[in-house]
Amino acid sequence: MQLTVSTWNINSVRLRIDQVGRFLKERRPDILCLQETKCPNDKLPLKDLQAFGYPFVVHMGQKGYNGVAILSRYPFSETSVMEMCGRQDARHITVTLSREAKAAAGLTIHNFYVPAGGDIPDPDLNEKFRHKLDFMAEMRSWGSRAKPTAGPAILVGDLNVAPLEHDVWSHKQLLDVVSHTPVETEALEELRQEAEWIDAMRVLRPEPEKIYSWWSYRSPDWAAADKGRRLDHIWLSKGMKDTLRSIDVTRDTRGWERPSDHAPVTVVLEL
DNA sequence: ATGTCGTGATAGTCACGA
Repeated sequence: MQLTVSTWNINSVRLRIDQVGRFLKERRPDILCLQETKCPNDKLPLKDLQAFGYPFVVHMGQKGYNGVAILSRYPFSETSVMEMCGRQDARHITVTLSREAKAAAGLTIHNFYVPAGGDIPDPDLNEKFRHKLDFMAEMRSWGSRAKPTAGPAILVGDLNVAPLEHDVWSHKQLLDVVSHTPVETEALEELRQEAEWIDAMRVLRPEPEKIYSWWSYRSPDWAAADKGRRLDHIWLSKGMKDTLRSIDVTRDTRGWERPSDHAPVTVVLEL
C-alpha cells in the first residue's frame, strides 16, 4: 500500500479551515499533521475536519499560541503528548496507527512545533532563543533515551531550523539570522543523527537544489523574490528508507488568498 | 529590509509572538 503523509504549519486552523479542506481535496494525503492551530481543544473545527474525510483527529491545543493536530483516514491505537521543557505549551503530539491501517499498522508519527526562537540568536540575551536550544537538546536526549526509531516511525513538523546551506535563499546572509545560525543547524543535525533519522527531502532532492517551505509575510513579492527557508521537515526512521517514493512542497498554497506563511510538505511511502 | 500577519484583551487600538 501507499501511505501519503503531509505536514503544514497552518497559522490558525479556524481562520484557514477552508484552505485545509482545499488542500486535502487536491493532495489527498492519508494523514495531515498541523502546527500552529492556535485554538483550544474545544474550539477545534472537528466536524469540518472529519467531513473532509478524516474521521480520526487528535489535537493538543491552547488559546492563542502553538497547537498541534493529526488528521487521519486510519484509526490510532495510541496517542500521547510530551511536555517539552516542562511546559504545557502544545508543541508535540504523537500517534501510532492501529492494525486497521494494514501495512501501516504500528507506524508511529511524531508531530513537533519547535519554538521559533525570537530575533536575537544569543541564549543569554534572549530567553526565547534559549528555550529553542533547550527544546532541541531535549529532542536529542529523547532520541537517545526513548529510541523512537527502533520501529517504523516518522517525525514531522515545523522545526523552525533550515539546517543546510541550500535550505535558505542566502547562506551567507542568514548565518546570523535565527533559524540558520550554526548553533541551531548543528543542534538539529546532531539530534537527527542521534536517533538516525533520515531527512526524506534531501534523500530524493540532494543539495545544491534550493528547497523552501516558508516565505515571510513581510516580503511583498514573495514568489518573485523567493527568499525562502526550509523550516518544515519529514524524517523517517532508518528502516523506512527503502519505502520512500516521493516528496514535495505544495508551493501553490502560499499564493492563495490570506495564506499561511508555510507551505505543506508531503511524502509518499510504499509500505 | 522593522515590513506583515493572527490572536486576545479591549472598545479603536495595542501587545505579543512569529
